Amino acid sequence: MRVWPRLPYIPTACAACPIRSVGVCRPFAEDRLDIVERFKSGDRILRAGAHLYRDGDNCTELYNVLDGWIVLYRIVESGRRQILDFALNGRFLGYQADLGGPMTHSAECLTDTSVCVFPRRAFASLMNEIPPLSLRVSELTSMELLRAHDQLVNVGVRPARARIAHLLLDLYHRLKERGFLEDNGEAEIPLTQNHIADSLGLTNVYVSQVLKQLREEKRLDFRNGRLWVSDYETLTDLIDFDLLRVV
Amino acid sequence: MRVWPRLPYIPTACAACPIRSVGVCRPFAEDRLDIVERFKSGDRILRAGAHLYRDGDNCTELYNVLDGWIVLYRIVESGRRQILDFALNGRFLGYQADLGGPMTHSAECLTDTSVCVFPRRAFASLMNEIPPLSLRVSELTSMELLRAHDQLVNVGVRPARARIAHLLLDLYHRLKERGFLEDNGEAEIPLTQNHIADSLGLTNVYVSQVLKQLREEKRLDFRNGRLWVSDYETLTDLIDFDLLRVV
DNA sequence: CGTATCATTGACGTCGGTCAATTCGTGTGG
DNA sequence: CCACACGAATTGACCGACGTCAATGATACG
Repeated sequence: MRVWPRLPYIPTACAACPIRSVGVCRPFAEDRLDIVERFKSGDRILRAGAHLYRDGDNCTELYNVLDGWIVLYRIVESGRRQILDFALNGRFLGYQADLGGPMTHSAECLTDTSVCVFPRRAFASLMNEIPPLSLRVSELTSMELLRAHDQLVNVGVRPARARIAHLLLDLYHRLKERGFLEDNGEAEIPLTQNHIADSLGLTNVYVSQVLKQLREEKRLDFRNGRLWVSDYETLTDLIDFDLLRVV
Repeated sequence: MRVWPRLPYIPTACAACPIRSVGVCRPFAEDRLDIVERFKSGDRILRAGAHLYRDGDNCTELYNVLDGWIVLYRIVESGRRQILDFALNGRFLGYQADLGGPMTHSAECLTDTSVCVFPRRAFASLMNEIPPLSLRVSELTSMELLRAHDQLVNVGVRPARARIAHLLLDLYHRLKERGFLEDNGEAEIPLTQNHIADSLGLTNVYVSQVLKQLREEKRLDFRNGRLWVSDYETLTDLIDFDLLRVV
């Protein structure tokens, strides 16, 4: 497992939480944060390669991603893996309709990662006590649904080139929105070609070939976990529509 | 457009609502249904082929599907269509994170359909007034998310045969759960082979060939909108895992 | 160094797409 | 009742995007 150099965010108090304005806690006003601080179980740092939870687990927690990359995936009996999404900071992980039931996918850290942990059992009642929180959860969930639909469209109807371009540009855009681009405009994306393949229903071999094409055409250059993008305008023929609706 | 013979459900009062126990209104006790009745805009019957809303619309309503089949899809610039899901009775349609924003997919009736209509603008505040309603919405949304993930896995990692078998068995199972199977155990499924193809990222031609195979092997027989299924046990090698988590 | 992971490259094979013709089924109108 | 239209399904010939297999490099780590 390659180790990515960036150090994870060090957890602090809710008042200084870096994702308060974008995460599930947005409904809590400054002077109501004590509710959250009493409720939360604490913060945690995980190393790259660690799992937050696995498909089938009876997970007892919920997670706010403070920093790091997490891959959500499922493995079918044939052994093939389908990556469902890549979670970045601000994502609320582990919520599902049946809070008592087993997880329906796995979540593995791609980088060192820090999360804020909520206890799972009490969460439904907290939602009932604090209506804006439920509202926020349903907002976030439907944003995830939108992302899932985007991915489904990508995998379902687009040829390999466009799929790859879409995935990379989506990630690029999300990092840009967060101000995570580097000074030279490149993006650090800690994925292997295998991740791209498993995300898009392709093979690593073919991904390698397509990436080489795109590189030679000077449109995208993804290598060693860094993405260089020529220009949105130049890429409009690659990506046949407007992606990038949810960050 | 082929017209499907079944007559749509005729709307009645909330107390007699056929989907109360499974839909978004589940949190409302018998004696609180007046809240919903004051809130709802009314019921509506749509003919097969009609659209509930289209991608990009600034829709002003939300819909509870009382009866009928509705296909949710998106069309990309290349002209190809990706079907996201088939909605049956009980489904709550139109909710998304940005209730003021444009719809992110289209919804077209496959059969004559009846829906219960909510006004869109006031819905967020109703959710805030009635915490269990928000909770219910987030439950339903995450069930949709689970379905989207299932579909993504299906399209991403399975060969055509298994995709088709999965889709049909999923539909079969959903109808069975609802008690919609016919006396002989067959299921009425108002899809064309084109729908199947657009749902799975295949072509109608290839779907036709695979259906023929399955028919000759006496495992599935889907023809003229009716599905006959040999037996779950016999099909376990077709469907390489446990589907059927959300109805 | 030896090992492991990741990426690259080439030869070859196939699953599923494209194109086009034909058939089938059903509803419609004379 | 037949002729026709139209969408849906079927079939066959052909093809290409993408997968499989296998060998080789590159890079990092203990």
